[in-house]
Amino acid sequence: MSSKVEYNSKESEQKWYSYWDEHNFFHSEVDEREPYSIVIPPPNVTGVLHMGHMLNNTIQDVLVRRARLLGKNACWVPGTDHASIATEAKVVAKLKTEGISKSDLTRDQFLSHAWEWTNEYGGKILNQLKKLGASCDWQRTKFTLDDDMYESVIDSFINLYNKGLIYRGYRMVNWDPEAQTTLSDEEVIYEEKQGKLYFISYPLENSDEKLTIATTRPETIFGDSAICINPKDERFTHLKGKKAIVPIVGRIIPIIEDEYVEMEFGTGCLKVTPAHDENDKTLGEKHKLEVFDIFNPDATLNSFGLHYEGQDRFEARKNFVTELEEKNFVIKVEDYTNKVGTSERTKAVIEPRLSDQWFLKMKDLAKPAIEAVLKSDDIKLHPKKFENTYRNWMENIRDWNISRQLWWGHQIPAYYFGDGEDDYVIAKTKEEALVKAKQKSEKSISLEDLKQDEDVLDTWFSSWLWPMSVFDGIRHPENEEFKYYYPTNDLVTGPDILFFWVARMIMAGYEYTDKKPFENVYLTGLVRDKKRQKMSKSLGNSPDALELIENYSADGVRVGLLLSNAAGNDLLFDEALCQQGKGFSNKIWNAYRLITSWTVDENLLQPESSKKAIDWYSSVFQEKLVELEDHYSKYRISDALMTSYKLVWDDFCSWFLEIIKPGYEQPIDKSTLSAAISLFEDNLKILHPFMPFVTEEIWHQIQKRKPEDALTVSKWPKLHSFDKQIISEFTFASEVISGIRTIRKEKNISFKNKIDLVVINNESANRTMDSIISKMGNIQDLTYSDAGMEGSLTFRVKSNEYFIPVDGAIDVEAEKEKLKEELNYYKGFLKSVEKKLSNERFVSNAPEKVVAIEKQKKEDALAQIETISKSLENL
RNA sequence: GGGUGCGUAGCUCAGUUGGUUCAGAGCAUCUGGUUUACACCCAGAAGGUCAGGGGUUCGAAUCCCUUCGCACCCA
Repeated sequence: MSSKVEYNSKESEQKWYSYWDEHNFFHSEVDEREPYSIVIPPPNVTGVLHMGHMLNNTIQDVLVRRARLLGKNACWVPGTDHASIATEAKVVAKLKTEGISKSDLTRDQFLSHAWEWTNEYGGKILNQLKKLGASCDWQRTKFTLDDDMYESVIDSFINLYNKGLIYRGYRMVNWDPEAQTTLSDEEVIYEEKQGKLYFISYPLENSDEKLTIATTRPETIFGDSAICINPKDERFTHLKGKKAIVPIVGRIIPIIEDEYVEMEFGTGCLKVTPAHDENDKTLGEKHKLEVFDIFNPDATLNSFGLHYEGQDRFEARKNFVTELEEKNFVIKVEDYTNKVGTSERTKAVIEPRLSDQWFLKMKDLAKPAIEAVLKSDDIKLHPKKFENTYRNWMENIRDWNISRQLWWGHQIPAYYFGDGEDDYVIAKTKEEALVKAKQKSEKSISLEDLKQDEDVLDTWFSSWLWPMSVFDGIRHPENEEFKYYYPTNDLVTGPDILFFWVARMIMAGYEYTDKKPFENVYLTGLVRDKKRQKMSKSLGNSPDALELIENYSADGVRVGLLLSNAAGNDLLFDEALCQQGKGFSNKIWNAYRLITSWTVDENLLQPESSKKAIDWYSSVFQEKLVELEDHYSKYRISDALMTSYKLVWDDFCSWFLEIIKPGYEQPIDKSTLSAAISLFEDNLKILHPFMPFVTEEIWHQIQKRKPEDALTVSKWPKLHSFDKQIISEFTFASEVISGIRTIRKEKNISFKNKIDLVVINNESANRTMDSIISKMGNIQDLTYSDAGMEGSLTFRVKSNEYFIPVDGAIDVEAEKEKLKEELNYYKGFLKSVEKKLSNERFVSNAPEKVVAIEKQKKEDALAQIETISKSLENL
């Protein structure tokens, strides 16, 4: 035999991935078969594979490979997104190390650096996915900045603008001063931070009186335009209509009244800074206050900050407080914990800022998306529990700020031709814009007068089109591919981007096609370490994905990741699971080695035990196939894996192979071997989605096969009716064998010594499994009898009694003890059943079936008590 | 502050609309075993007042209330 003791994963992973690739098995074209399509959640183009990707793509691969085996036209579209902020930040950082500042570059110069970077690192992650075994259709690989994808995004912007869904607004946005761009609400992470609450005294105009306000951000005092009190607050009625003087600044500001002010919080006097707080802005508009924007884009103070101009906000806060203290404006300072918004990407503290931004109206877009997930069940979330989270967000949806003050991305197709608020047009090209601008302004304008919006669109504004745009469905909705592959079937992603991405894709899908973009959404858990911390590069707790594959093989890592991952539950990652996965592939490998090590004797008759074992395993396999079907239909991938794992390891290896295994260096009969191989091949098929490499390797070692007969494109085993009787007979027999083993262990009877077995068949059990009992129990003579035997060890399965005659003395007392214990158990059990049955309310209220079961239990218990008592007497 | 989910064996989790022989699995643990495919193995055992309390019911891990603890989402 050429097969090695240990399976060489590295060799076969490389070999089979190229083989599949070479024969184009993963490529899909429109044909008459039923399509099965998945679009990959596009990772960041310059990203590297991490645990989350591995989990999520393993699940997708399992689904796709199974669909392929089921004979569907499986199409898994891979690709990457441009990750505007993340990539731009990386490029800026890289340029910095070269002594280049972004502000020194033109847009085009910067973009060529960004493309250089993208071309260098781009797609790396896709190659890493190949190592994992991902069966993507690589010929369809997409990137959100590909020309066709770019055009789709621009077309969609124009389309939505023309529908009146996109508008320009002067709004309070989340400003990331480090990246110098706005962020959507979803990109802001609120963190609890220890801060201080400063109580500051404001003098009143023409009076010696003072009032006190409380603020966490004293540096915004430069932007104060009013003091607000609650009209119901009797402490301050005398302040009505008066004016206060802003400390240091000297600005005279009105004291206004509004019920918005909480009387209990702070001092009951609120300073109003409309440019730097959302609520203050609302107050400002209501009371027509002046707006003083005191910050530069990098969150340093501008000229409103007086002698603090140019200082960073936090530095200015410190210095300004010192000055206020020196000049006796500070009453007291308290410790205060508040939630501070920080940027998901740069971790910088978010600065609320007023600026012109593009917004997408969400309310109407949300309607069909709510309907589809929560009412019609057109789209199903797995697990279902995420529906509540989804509802919560969708029903309180706010308009989406889609502009980003960045260069890397899809530049907004707005062209300005003047300084007025409304002096712009939306157009696909500058030339088109010129025509529109002339019309709108009714003036003569030249191309040079037009200036395109500097900003790009939020990355999610391109990925929300992904299931459509990868099939060119935005630009050419009538194309064959789009009509065939869309709607896609399943989407697999993490719950952390349920709103960022999933919900928005659903909205886009209905808006553009009136159809769902996918039918099922499988939300995986987040991968955490053993301490329940989320795995991330910054924490340094994430193992290197490729190193894991190196150590445990791709199959091992896939199995390891799936093993303990119920849908939606976080996965506590432990390398030991990969070890378990590797162990499993080794087990399969050795089962293969065993089978192929046997030599056939053509004249040998098939032993009865082998025949029974084949019948039994064929039935068990069918039973498990039904179970698998059920697990898959509910997206319980880890359960499907566990079912397969136990079927192959326990039923096939530990039972079936042990039963049919010929004696040492003995040959096997032909029909048993060929049945064993065929059953083994069925095993390989159901294992293939989980462990594509080792199964394909063995598949080809079993016999030489043509490319079109490769496992990856073979057929999933067919469901057919099966013999349930034989399964329960086998289960009974296995309990008998287990009883024999227990006796052997207790009494130190080596397995090599043959023993006799005598049965009192009180159960009238079928004797068809006797050959298996004899073989697995290493029984010399198996005989039936009506009476017990003296000088025997005994055990019982249901009410059947088994005797193993042994030489020498039997510890009668110990045997008695054992029987008494059993007797007590059944007596107690009988008592509880009788109690139930004597309860009239139970008998009259419980369903007939349940009562019948209880009666049956009583009968069984009585029978047990009788046989045990008899045995006791015999002793 | 508002919302959602969770708490079952040492660990990670199943447990379908309340009802079959005193709650299951995998891993870990313990005991025994190896010249016979695999010690990445085989056979077996132990381990749980289903977070605490109360209620509904003939019957509750499952439904309701409440307390405690944890996680996530939103503001």
